[in-house]
Amino acid sequence: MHEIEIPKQYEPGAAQEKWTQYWEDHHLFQPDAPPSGAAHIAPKSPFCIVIPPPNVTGALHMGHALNNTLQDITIRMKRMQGFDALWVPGVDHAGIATQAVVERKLFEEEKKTRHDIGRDALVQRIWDWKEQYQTRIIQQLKAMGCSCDWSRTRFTLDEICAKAVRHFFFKLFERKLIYRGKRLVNWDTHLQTAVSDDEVFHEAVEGHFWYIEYPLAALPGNTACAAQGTPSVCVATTRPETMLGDTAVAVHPEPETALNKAIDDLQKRIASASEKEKAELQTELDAIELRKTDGTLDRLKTLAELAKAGQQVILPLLNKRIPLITDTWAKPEKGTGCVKITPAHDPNDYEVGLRHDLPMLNILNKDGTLNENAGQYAGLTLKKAREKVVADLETEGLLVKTEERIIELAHSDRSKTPIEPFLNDQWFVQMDELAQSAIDAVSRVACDSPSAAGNIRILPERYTKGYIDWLSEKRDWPIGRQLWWGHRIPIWYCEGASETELENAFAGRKDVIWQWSSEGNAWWICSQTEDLAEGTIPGRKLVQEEDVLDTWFSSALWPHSVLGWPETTPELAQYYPTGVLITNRDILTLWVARMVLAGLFNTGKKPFGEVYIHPKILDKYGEGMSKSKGNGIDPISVIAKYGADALRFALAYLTTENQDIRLVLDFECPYCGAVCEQTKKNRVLPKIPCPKCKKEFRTQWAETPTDRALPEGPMIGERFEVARNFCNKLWNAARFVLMNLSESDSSPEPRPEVRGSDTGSVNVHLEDRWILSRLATATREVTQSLETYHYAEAMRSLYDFAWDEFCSFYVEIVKSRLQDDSQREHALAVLVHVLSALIRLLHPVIPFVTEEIWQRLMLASPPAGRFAGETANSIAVAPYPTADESAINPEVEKQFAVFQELLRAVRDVRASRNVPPKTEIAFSVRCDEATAALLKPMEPYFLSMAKARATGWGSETQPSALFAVVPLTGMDVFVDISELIDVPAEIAKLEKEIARLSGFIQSKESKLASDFIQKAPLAVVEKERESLAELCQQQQSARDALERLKR
RNA sequence: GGGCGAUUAGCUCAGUUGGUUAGAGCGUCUGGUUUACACCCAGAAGGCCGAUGGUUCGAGCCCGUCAUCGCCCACCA
Repeated sequence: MHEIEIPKQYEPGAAQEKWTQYWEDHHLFQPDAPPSGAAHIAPKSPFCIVIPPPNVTGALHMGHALNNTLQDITIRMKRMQGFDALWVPGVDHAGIATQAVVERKLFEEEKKTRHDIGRDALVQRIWDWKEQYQTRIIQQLKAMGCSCDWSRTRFTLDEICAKAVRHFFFKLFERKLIYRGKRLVNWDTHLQTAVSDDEVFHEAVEGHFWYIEYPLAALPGNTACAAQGTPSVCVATTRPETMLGDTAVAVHPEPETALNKAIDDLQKRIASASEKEKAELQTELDAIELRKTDGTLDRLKTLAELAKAGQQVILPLLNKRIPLITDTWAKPEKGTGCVKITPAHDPNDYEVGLRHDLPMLNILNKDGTLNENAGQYAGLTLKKAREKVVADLETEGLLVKTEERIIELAHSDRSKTPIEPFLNDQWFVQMDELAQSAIDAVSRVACDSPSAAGNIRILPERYTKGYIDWLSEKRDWPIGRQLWWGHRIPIWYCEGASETELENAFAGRKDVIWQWSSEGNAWWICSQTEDLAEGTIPGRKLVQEEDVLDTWFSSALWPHSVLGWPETTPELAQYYPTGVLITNRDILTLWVARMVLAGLFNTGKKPFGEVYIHPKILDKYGEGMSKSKGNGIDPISVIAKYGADALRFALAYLTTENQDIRLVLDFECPYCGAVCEQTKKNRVLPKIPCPKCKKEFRTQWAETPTDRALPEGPMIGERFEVARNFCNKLWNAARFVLMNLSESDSSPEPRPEVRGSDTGSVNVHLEDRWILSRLATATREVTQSLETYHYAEAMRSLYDFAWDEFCSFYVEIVKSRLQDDSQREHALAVLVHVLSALIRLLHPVIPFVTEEIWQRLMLASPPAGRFAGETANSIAVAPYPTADESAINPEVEKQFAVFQELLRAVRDVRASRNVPPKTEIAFSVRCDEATAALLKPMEPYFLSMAKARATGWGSETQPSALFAVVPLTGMDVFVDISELIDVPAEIAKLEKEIARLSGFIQSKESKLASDFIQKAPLAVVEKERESLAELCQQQQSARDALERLKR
């Protein structure tokens, strides 16, 4: 027997490094490279996952850790189940986000803007950034144990993706689904680009509500109006500077009707509102009703008439005449009842402008200063212009009043600066048909009929509604971004050429198509693959569109582009459509919906069969993690402290169906080990002083060299600790088995094969059949849970089986058998069998520790690694266990439960009577003969597990007064504590027990005396009767014992 | 304004189609180095399942209302 060289504690660091390298060296995750000696494996069904490509803006955080853990669990399970499993990794160029990060850095460090260094230089810097973070991200994924095929790592801007983007664009253009037009866009004046609605967030800021008078213009032939008491129109606005772009003032055409309707609606709402809301609504209602009597309504009616008669108003400051119009957008119940119309700078006004054919007067330059249309205000920033406009209005006496007001102001998610609505040329994809195809491709919850069987399932199902609702709006997709980082739109403008010139220049080419622009001033030429040179058309100049495509345009193609589309690659044929997409909920529309429509459009097939939406990671305050809040956590710091397996297990364990994941994390002082609570204040700091030893340690935000030199305070969290402990528990169970194997004869004789259904052999004990039955049940549960993305349930099954059943019972029981030479080999065989299955079930979740155990197990017991004649040289490609249904035996489980109950009762007597741990006690059991026969063989286990010697079994068993009595289901336990008995204490215990039982008996008796027996199902009634009888029996036993003690 | 989710032990969370006396981990308390594991073992205490009304023989679970918290979407002159 040699020394045991297995450490008592699992050391994750070394194992992680070793097995990451091993897996890579053996190409285990590269499906087209046959694993050594596996060339003759039959063709397998494909199963592919494409990673939601993380943005190269920065390193991965806990949200990514969760996302990738779940993907890895699924793909590893599929691989072990014999699928041709492929997980494609990659990163996203994340257009605006990445450019914004790099531009911000450029400004912070060098005080330069992108215009200072130019397009090429900026793009180069972004590439450098991308290289740095892609490397970092891949490192992080590898550290987490992700089993991606790294040889296929894609980037949304690489050649393969670029080709797909060009083909997609070309195809859309060819079908006339792409157009360009002037649209009001969300303009980010800082980044100087349009951003989509989805890249905008609203934030409450303090602002003002200004009331401004617009004098009525004298109308030829109708000079009477001024005399009627309406010399001016008053409007209210939160953005007075936009008045410079006003091209009308509007009033409702039927002010009275509209006002009454508003009052009506409000009354209806009051009727159904809660008490608290009622008061507020009533105040609102009163204010509106007042308008009917205080002259407001009359004035609006007059103005409506004037508007219909062609009245004009004078736009103050610029002294321009603009029309007074009637439009239902002007609500009589709001503001002053009249509204200024600025079509080029307000989405609603834009609609009004279209309806009334108003001029769209743009007053803004792209950098957020005012242009020449703003007259004397040109060149000012919006902020300055606002101040001056307000001051000037005041001077002219046109500012009626000013109110304080909280305004929900739109901000750019990327630059965090306010958004300006801005009229700009924009490329769009027409969405109606595409959106409909993506709607039709999912199974609706309500009509999940067999006809929809081939459709995409979104899980949990409740997310389906959001997906469909969003698509149903069918809003056209603005795809142009005024950026330098991204796929450039493959359109070339050509002015002045005739169609014949184009036909000649591109004769015989199918990869170039053109349209006459909707603005009627140039040709739009779209090229599918080649960038067109300036002089392609003799005598004409081709100019490429400056804009790049929205990031989501390339991400939409991800599932088929990474597999080589538009080429018909073998990969595409084999792995597309992919199996499942695992992602988070905020990109269900932006990304998932677009992947579906793009996939259908390009390939005619849905990109994936299922979409699983996982929970969101929140911090201890229940807030989402984000870089700006500083509460994001680098998974590497958790891995360093607890190991990758612990990280993964903890996250999977928390992944329930409808609850977000709150991670409570704190710092650990690297000097004294004290817990330093993470607070909203200190979580953004580069270094923190320990509250106990006062020394400073660094955090993940440390940047300066001095801060970086400090030791890092790791993040600690209870959930990770629990998971780490679990890994260690598994490690030690394996250590126990391995130690016993090494002490054993290392004869090449294979151990007897273990079969759960094998009941004949004398070597097969109750506990063997029990653990095999439990293993089969656990296997079934885990597999089923994982296949339906119920990760937490799977983890619970695994945790409970491994700890409470395998370790606490089976391993403990088997210890005494291992000492008996006649039983040893068989017991070891069962141990190895169960351990092997257990680590294979766990491998998808905790790959490193299970591989470490696996490799050791193969050395100690080579047959353990052999399946159907094949040797699996890694657990990653060993077969995933299938439930041995024949082993599932409820009767055995019930019998074993009796043993457990009895053992627990004996242990309880020991603990509660303070029996010294080393003292052996005796006990006897009164039970029926069948139970006695069952339990008698287990006598040694009571001795080894509870230091209790059984002295008698059966119906004749009688206690003496010096015994502790515990009534159980169908039996009474008598524990001999004559040495230690405390009679009054025993009496008290028994009386308490009798009282407790009385309570139950009473409630059951009254239940059985009620309607219950007529209405409840017979089986339930019968069960209640039995249970009552049982309780009475137990109570009687307790009474008898009490009698004896009192005698 | 529309939608979604949550509320269960001191803390963090489970709880399958309604069916005995509601579970786990952490923390707390008691006792332990028993031939893997103190990152451990044995045991205990601890809950009016947010409030209220209903359906039912029976509700943590189903339905109505309310309260509190969180998230998403839309809108706000």
